[in-house]
Parts: sequence; structure tokens; C-alpha cells
Amino acid sequence: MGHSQDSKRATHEKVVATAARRFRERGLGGIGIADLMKDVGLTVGGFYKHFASRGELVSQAIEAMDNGWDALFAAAAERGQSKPQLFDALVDGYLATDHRDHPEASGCLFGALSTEIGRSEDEVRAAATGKLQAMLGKLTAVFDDRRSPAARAAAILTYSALVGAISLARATNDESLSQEILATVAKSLKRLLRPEPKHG
Amino acid sequence: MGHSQDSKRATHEKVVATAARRFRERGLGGIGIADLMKDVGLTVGGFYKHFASRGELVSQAIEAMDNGWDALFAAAAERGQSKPQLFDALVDGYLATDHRDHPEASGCLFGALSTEIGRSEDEVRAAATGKLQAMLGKLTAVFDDRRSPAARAAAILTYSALVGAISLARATNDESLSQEILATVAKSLKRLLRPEPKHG
DNA sequence: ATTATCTATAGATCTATAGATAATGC
DNA sequence: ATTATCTATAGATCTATAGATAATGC
Repeated sequence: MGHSQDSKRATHEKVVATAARRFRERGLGGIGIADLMKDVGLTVGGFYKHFASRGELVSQAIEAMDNGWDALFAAAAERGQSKPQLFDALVDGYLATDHRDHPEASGCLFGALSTEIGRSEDEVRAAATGKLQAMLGKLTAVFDDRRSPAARAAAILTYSALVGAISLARATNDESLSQEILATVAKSLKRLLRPEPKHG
Repeated sequence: MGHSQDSKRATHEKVVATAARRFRERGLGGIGIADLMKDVGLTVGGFYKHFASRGELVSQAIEAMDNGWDALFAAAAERGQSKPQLFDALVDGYLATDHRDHPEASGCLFGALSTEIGRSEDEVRAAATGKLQAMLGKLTAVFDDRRSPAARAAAILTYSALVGAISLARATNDESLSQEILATVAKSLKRLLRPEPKHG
């Protein structure tokens, strides 16, 4: 039994990370506190030394959800990819069958949880707002370094279409319809919204 | 206490209609069977004479959810509206603040429930698939009577963007961001995807 | 002395069923 | 006789807390 400040911090992070996985996999109400602590290798009693309430855990888990875009941005920077190439990578990665089937593994929090977040308490929606603004900011930069209104609009439409498409692709049990949605939205976004290569 | 076949049918429909409202308002797990029956004016014990399980109720409630598009199509036909006008009415109606704030009142089932449906049992996702195909079919006809591949693609992109936009607009607690999403996606869809008026 | 974690449980759910009651419908 | 609805409850959750235990950290 570890009880140090360091081990407490490690426990806290492990609980949040496990919750971030499980919530995306099963929904915000899909795992109870006892089962979650068990997954981490602990028991239920210690939970409230870490969180004032279940809602606080949900908020922190949302803040900890990484949709994998940072990795794509970093890879693009490293490889010297152009904006259009990065845009394609973002769209294709988001609308991949692998992302559809594994929301828990660095899957987008809105694709996995948007409708439940919409009905959650203010604290949770505030955490989601931070993530949403961050994601729109990154995406806006893909369209235009100067972040013009047109770039912002393109980012908002792109992100809405991505979130809607993966949500619908998961909501149907018809595999061919699901694939049609993913492929069609990827192709259409690339045709209509792919940014122009830089001049010079 | 009514016990006739007719009154049973009326009860059944009332339970399904009430569930369709409550599920969109509070989520698929947001109301229990006892509370639902109470809302209808009955008690919990009769529920299982109507449904084999809770899941069966969820499926039937999804089938009963009407997103109000039929009314818009009928109004367009009556008023002799053109395809572009109907498209604008569909987009603006969907992305209206009123729709965002009242999912229970003829609100779109995917905008309200998509991420929860995606984690539901097959029976529920099958019911959702029927609604999705029907909606895509209607929307495709707005782009092209002959239902070309391009029209189908436009319908899928439009619907994905609508569902994503309203889901995100509800997920944030930042009113100005929420309004920005609704207005931006409406404007962008109309600019990029509004169908051409018929020639002749 | 403090506290991170443990075991155990109170109290509030929720789904589903059992058995009683009172109406329908042959 | 059948059955739609009722009251009541079994059994399985789930959140949160109480009190014990064993480690940290002054």
C-alpha cells in the first residue's frame, strides 16, 4: 500500500486516464466508481480523497481526453508536410474505421460523447468547451496562419461534419451505410474544403 | 381503469410517445420505467404487458421520433417552394436556437442521442438505421430528383454537418461559441451545398 | 499526527416479476 | 376465462460515507 504524495498523484492520474478510456468506450454513465477503481487496482473507498464528486471526475477525464491530433500536427511538422497534406491526414485519420471502432483509444471526445455532454452539468460542459475551442483553434490554423474569419468558418464546418459523420457511422448497425458515411464525408470535405498550398 | 384492446393500444402509443420525448430530453437512460409510466398516468406494473424489455421500448421510441422534416416538406409542396428554398428552410430550421434548446419537441433523434445510440444494443441501432436511411433519402431528393451519387453525397455531408453542429452547440456552455457554430454551419452549408434552381 | 487506502454499508436508485383486482369479451 | 392495470417487492445496481488500518512525514 503506497501512501506518499507522489503515489497519490500517480493514483489520481491513473484514475483519470482510466476514466477517460472507459467513458469514451461505454458512455459517461457506463462505468461506476467501484468498477473504475477496481480497474485501476484499488478499491472504492479511496475515491473521494481524490474527487469531491463523480462530476469532478467526469470533468477531469474530459480534460484528459486527447484525440490524437497533436500527434498528427507534430508528425506533419517533422516531415515538412504541407497544409493540404495535413488537412487530408486529419480528415482521413478521423474518419477511419479504426477510429470508429475504438473510441476509447485516443478517440475524439465529441464523436464519442457529444450528446451526453450536452445534457451534463455546467462544470462538465465548461471542460468540454475548453477542449472544443482548442481543437477549433488548431484546425483554423490548418486553413490559414492568420486565422481569418473564413479559416475559422472552414474549421467549424469541417469539425461539425467530422463529429456528425463518426456519430452517425457508429449509430447504424448497417456496415455498408456506415462505410458510405465515412468515405463520402472524407471525400466531400477534401473536395470542398482542402486548403490551397502556400504560394512560395 | 380501462382494459379494452382499444385502450391498451392508446396506452401503448402514449407510453412510446412520452418515452420519445423524455429520451431526447434526458438521454436514453435518463428516465426509468416507473417514472415514465407515472408521466403517462399509470403505474410500473403494467409496463411488461406492453414491452418485452426496456430495450424494446427504446427501439419503438426511436421509431416514433419525428424530426419535423415531413412538416417542412409538406409546407414546401403546398407553398410551391423551390428546392433551394426548401434546402434553406431545412438547414435554418435544424440549426435554430429553438431546436438546440428543445430536443424533446420534434427534435432530431441523432442530434439528441447519436452517441448513446452508437453504444446501444443491435435492436436499437437497427431502428436508428431505418430512421437514418429515411432521412437521407428525403434529403437526397432535395438535391436531385433522380437521386444521383452527387445528390446522395451532398445529403450525407449536409446531414453529418447538421448533426455535428447541433451536438457541439449543445455540448458547450459558452453561448457565443454555441451561436457561432449554428450560424457558421448554416451559412457555410448554404454557400457550398444549396442546390441550383430547376431550369424551366 | 496525518492521510491514502481498505472493508463495509446506508440509502437511493432501477429493471423485472409476483400476485391481486377489476374490467373486457367470448 | 382472459387480461390490463394495480400494489408490492426481490435483486441488482450505484453514489457517497463511516470507521479501521498502515504508511508517510513532521
